[in-house]
Amino acid sequence: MGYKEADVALTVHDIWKSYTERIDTEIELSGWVRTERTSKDFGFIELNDGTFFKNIQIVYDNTLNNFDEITRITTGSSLTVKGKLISSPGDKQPFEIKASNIEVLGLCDQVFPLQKKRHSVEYLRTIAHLRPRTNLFRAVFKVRSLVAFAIHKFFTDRNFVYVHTPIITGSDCEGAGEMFGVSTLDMNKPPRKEDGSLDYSKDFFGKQTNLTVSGQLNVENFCMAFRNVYTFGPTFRAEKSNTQRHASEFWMIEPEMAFADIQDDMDISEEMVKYLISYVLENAPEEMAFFNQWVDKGLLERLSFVLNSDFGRVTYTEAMDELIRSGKKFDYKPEWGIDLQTEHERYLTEEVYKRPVFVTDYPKDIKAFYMRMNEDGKTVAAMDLLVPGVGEIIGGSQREERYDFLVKRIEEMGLSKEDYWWYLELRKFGTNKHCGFGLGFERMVMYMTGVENIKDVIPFPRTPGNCEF
RNA sequence: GGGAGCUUAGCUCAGUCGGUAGAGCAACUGGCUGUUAACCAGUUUGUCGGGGGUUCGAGUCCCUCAUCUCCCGCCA
Repeated sequence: MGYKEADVALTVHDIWKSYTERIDTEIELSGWVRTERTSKDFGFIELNDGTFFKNIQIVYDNTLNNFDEITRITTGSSLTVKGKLISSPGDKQPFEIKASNIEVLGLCDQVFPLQKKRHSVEYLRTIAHLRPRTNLFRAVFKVRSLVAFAIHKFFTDRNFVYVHTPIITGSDCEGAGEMFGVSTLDMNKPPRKEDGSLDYSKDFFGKQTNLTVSGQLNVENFCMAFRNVYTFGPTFRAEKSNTQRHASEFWMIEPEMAFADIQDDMDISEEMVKYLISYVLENAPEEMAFFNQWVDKGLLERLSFVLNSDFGRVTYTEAMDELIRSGKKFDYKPEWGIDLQTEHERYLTEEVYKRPVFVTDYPKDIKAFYMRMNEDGKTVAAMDLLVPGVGEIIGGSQREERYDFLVKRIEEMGLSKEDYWWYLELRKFGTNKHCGFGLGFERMVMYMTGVENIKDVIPFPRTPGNCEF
């Protein structure tokens, strides 16, 4: 290496990974007190520095010159410990540190809201600045980080190019939902046109702009240059959705592949989901064991079943037949032409297939304009991936690559083809069959951790009426 | 946007028929020579979400507002 490696201090992670070689050696360690237990002449502290899921037990006794101070240490305080790493007589840990010196760096105030007991996730949301210090949230956000890395690794290993599509968009009609406006106009006295409407020509970009709801239209342009591409970034939806699986700001992965059809789209989706699961199982076994014990007892069994089975694949028409045949009472009566309701999706993925299932070839009227018209003229080459517990985790399609068909769909849906001039040009300059999908990043993290509310897999969640922190 | 439910100590909750509030944990004090959400004893802690009403009397019944949670719609 042509550069000097940074000289960093020993961490809890280092020690857990190499304690067998460090037995009876002197070490120094800094971290936060997770819990402590004291007796008259000795005590125990469980210390964690955030680098590993497990704690390290510190044993101390009244030979410390500041013994009285240490017995009064509170959960959450920060310390530097010097001492010898020894094998532990206790059952719960293979080793511990016999402290020769403990320095209190920052005492934790008595009103510290995190106690050594279970808190409700609802309460922890009100202290989002402190909740990453809990076992649950440390596990969640470690897994979130690993999934993000695994996504990049999956696509990079397959020679996909990562494209940063814009966050601010000038098209106000992407069709994927309500958008957040981006403006520097003075909201108290905005410029108006003669008819009284807002004059966006005076705004920062000289036109109305919004936060993106999808990078797809942009990334398709790069797809025509690099063949296989993907975006991975924040996405914004201004819908007042009030559910456990919607957020106003979330992250989305949108791959796009040229010279590929909807079957290829499903194949790569399935491969990716399985890759992400296996990557996390391999790289965060402590965290996954924690989820399996405290969050969802069936998690590990379910995930390993998913790894070893093929996802279901069914057309919308077949799925409707299945729902009608079931004779089950639904609030929304299944009928060809209506969109699949949540209760229908749950029935299919949780009761019929009991595993992830692709539903394909939806009626054209309930899907976006850019999806490819099938030969029947009634359905489009769309695919949704439904998973038990979370619902729709992926939505994708083969794109309409035929210029005339695309223009016709834009007009049928009452959109303006002038707004899509650059998107339409792709169909003139070397068009080809291509496809892609959007993976809800948080929904993937929910599926892999068993955590049921999207607010608990986002560091500082933004939802209607809530932008605290 | 539609619907349901919740709100009592720092946290998790109980509170019967309407009679002025309780437990566990935390914190604090003391005890304890190997703990594992340590244990034992003691002490402290309340605008019962806000406002209004019924009543001799409201945590409890009614109205209203707010927060949060869940379900549906929108979607990822």
